[in-house]
Amino acid sequence: MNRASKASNGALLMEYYNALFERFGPQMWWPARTRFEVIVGAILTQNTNWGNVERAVRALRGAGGLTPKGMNALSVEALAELIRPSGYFNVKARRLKNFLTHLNAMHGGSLNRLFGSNNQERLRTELLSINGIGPETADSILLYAGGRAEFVVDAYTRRILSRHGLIEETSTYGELKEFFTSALAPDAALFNEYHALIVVTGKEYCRPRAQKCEECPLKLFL
DNA sequence: GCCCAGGTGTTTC
DNA sequence: GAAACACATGGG
Repeated sequence: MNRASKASNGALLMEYYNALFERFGPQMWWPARTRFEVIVGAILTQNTNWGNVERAVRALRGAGGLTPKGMNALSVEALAELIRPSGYFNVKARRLKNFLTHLNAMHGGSLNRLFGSNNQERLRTELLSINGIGPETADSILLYAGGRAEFVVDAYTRRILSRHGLIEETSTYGELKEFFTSALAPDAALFNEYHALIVVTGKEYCRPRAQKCEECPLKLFL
């Protein structure tokens, strides 16, 4: 992609951002009390409605499972039972344990030590090496728990951009991310708000078979 | 009943 | 590689 289109993508993407921010205002993401709760939520929300994740998080809180030490104390079976409302509970219980096993082995169980690294690319690779943490979960953890400028791409991002003819429906995660990061300054606060605004917009106006483009704040760009 | 939800890993061509 | 499939609950 040449410099001119990068610059115009940047201008367009900031127009999108401004339109969404004007409509919805600041989203104050991630909806969680602690960094660990962000990580737990990022795993539990994989292909799952956020309301179901909240039930699971409440159950975990009641069982003292919302700290690394507290969750370490739970068996994978007990953990699965607590997070049942979030769906895929057996898979996700293993994924949470995979993260803890890594944290314990590599960082003495300390999130401060995990996030203490000043090598962001290495940190991302490290998260991706954990079974059950893919690109969206890794970027969500880096952005919303770690405050790093990693743009988060999700199903809504793909749907909205492809419906605007800006990317192919079949674009990879990396291509979608590149579309934003090659055109925008690497600003964690901007990336934080931008992804959150895309999610609220998608929920409201851009369902797979129920698009309401006429009411969408982005209709002016179609 | 059917559709949808803030994906990821494994298996199989 | 890229399809196809497994994983599962709860709201609309």
